[in-house]
Amino acid sequence: MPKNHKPKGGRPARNFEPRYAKKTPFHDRHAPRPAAGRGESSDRNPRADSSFESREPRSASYDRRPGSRSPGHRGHRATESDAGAGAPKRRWTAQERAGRDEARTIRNRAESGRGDAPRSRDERPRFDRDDRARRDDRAPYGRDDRARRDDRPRFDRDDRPRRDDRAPYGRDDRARTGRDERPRYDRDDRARRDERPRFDRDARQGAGRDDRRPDARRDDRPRFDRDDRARRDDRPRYDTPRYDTPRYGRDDRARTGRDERPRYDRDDRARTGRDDRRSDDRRSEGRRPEERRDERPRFDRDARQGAGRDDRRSDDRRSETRRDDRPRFERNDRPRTDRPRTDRPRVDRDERPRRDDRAGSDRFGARRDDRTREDRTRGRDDRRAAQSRPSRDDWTRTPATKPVQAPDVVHERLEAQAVQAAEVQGVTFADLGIGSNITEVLVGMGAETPFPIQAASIPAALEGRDVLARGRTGSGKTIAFGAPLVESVLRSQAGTKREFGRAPKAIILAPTRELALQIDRTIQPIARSVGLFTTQIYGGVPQARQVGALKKGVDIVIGTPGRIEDLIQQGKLDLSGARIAVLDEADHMCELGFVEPVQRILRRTGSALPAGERSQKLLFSATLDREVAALVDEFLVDPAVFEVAGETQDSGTIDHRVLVIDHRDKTDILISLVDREGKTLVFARTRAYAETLAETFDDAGIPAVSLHGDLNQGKRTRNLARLTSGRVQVLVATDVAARGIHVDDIDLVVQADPPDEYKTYMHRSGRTGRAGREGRVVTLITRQRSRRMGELLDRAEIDAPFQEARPGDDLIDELAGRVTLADLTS
DNA sequence: AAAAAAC
Repeated sequence: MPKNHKPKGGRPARNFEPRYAKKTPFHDRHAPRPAAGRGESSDRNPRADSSFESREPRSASYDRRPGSRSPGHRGHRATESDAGAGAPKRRWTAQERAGRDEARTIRNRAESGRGDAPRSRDERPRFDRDDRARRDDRAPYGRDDRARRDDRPRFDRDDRPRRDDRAPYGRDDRARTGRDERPRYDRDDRARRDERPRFDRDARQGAGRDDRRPDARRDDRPRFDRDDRARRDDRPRYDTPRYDTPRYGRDDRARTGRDERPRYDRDDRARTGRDDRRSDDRRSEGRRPEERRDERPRFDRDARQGAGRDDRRSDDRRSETRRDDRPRFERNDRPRTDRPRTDRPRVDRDERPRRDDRAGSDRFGARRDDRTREDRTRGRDDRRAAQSRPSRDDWTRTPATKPVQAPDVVHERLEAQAVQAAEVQGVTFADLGIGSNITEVLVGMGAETPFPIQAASIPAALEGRDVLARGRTGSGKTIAFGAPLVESVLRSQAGTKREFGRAPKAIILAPTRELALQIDRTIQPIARSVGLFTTQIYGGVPQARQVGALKKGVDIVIGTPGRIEDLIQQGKLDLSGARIAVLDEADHMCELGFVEPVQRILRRTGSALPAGERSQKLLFSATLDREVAALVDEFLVDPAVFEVAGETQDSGTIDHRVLVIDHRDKTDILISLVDREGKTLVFARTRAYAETLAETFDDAGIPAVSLHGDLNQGKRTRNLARLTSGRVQVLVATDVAARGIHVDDIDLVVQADPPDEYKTYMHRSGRTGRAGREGRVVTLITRQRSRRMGELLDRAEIDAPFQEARPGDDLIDELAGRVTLADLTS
């Protein structure tokens, strides 16, 4: 401690003792009175304390500064005189203080045992980080600003102007902030980028990728020649540069790591985590492809096939892998026309019998076109019966088509009531029973009149009935359950005062954190308009704030199962008084591994309601089918079941296409598909591939970010926000983004890997064409996948042409929207 | 088989 700053006479020294002088509460045990402690002073002046107490270690001298006496100053520290009832303190209620205390308790517990001076310093970054992450989550509506604004005046000051300035895209701010705060990271990143070539750039610029320097490249890389030779033998066309170029870039990356500096690659990968600014920065640097190429002569195709991850586990393994795979790869490569891929047993087993089936048939045509849809449907039903695999048909159909009866209890109970779109003409939310405050908010959100699914489910939900509702993706399901939920909670609380620490009255479960956030973003303003509070409870972020909010009292909880169950078990979340439970994407929540936690949570909800009452359940999904039986049987009583007549996924505004491609062309084609104007969402099957693809696009000069479970929550949120805000046009995601995620103007969805399930197809494709907009879905498959893909589309009741494509084909330009048909014909 | 979901 700076001795020269010690207080001179007069005032009791303890008031000026630097905070870190007290190591633990134990050191306080002989203190005349506890008021000297750090926590105590905060109690007297919460504004000065705040979550940013981490900045306090500026010590006693700081506290004594004149400026610190001003309540508005961030360093303000109360004196005894304003411990009473200063103006700023009016905002602090017992509730608020308790919430803050809870958070502080947690923090302090974590700190105890550490030294004091270092403690405070350690604290700062950590807290900052938490804060930032949270801000990411709820930019648009300043959600929960109750807690934030009160707890952290300092932060608020910084944050507020920015939020005001750019309300809709506040989230990006955060990204930028984060970046500014961490220059080092940037530097690391840049360094690494230097080491990586940017070959794909060429490809991109050319659009046709015809501009390459084939000679130079081939000469440089003996290994590559081998591949090249093989290819040339088969298809002379491949000699053309455009194929080489993009692939080069991609493989280059993998190859480098494996052959030359394997370990570095590993680190590199982890560290980068695909950082955000990589692409911009990288592109802004000078490119010296040749030099880079020299550095990394080897070309390892396996890297690409191996889905990235396994390749770099260890050196041993790597070399093994390579030895095994190389010959195999050649085999693969060459016979691309006829030869069975004996080296891929897994695929073979699935595909061979099917290929036999359609021997002699046209590559794509016969499979789909030789039969009528009825024929196909019948075959499908038989197959399904055999496999007892659920399908959309099992649930209901529009009344026009009598559903094929399956011996399924659930099926009968789920007979749906089809809402005719025409029936809801002229109906308003007020007609449906929604109060004026909520209605106004809805209008403000652009929902002036209810969509059919909303018109159907709102009255039933307000009656207190259990509801099952199926509405096409983008048909307004969130409001369909959100508005009546808020209205119901409001009614149930009519006349009662909001109590501190009240238990939630409603719970909304979602399968992913992003979806939970998005739902809250919709519901929160609705709830706030009638004085109700929401909070999100999901994993991947610190619990403290969530717990703090619950302590204060929340009316509606929105979250994901894991953290919710966690907090229930910790006794920090009490759903026993919840009157309503909503499951969004209910069928997904019933899948293996998901359903058990959901069941446990639902068993807890409403368990303490007065005798005779039970909690109401609302289940929503675009693909609601009998998969929800596990929940319906246990939790729902006489549910009202709705769907919208004639509303299949295919009846929407989406243009579905299937591109049959050769596997080796995949990356080239993907690059040229995403190299376009407009937002593009690319789905990959695995996290590793999603990551790889995003890097590939980036390296090709197309800024792209990824979204998958290997990213931390901050990055996930940030990357999604980048697409939303338009700072990036391409997002590569796993199926974490398949359901529910709403980004206004995605006009192209590319499925780099075809989905395995028809439901997944429907949800993925539902990311575009939202609320009546136009959109296109392009699915890439290999030839041997066509049959399975056709079956999948049949199940989804989607008609999509299958078209062969090779890099550089006009078709790809057309699908990317770079040219129109008119351009081609003129 | 993968993805998601808690620490």
